[in-house]
Amino acid sequence: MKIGEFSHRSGISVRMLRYYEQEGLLQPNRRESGYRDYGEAEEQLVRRIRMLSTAGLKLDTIKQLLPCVLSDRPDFRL
DNA sequence: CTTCTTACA
DNA sequence: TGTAAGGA
Repeated sequence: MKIGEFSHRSGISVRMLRYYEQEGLLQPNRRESGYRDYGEAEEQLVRRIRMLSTAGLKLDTIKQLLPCVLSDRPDFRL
């Protein structure tokens, strides 16, 4: 789906969606048109990013601990 | 009209 | 984070 619909369903502004990508938190595929293409992967990932963000964590911090929160089951094998 | 990027408030 | 500009 395009960024507009994804923004609506995720509740995150288009601005922030592009910013998240800029920060390396999201890597949506690009279409030949150059448009970002969002799917299931981004769907779940954004939910976790949103939770951590709501928890008061800075984007920078979220970026760092994303690897241990990527799975649906917390991965504490650090 | 929607999206893209860069840049400014 | 929002909005403006210029182009596709």
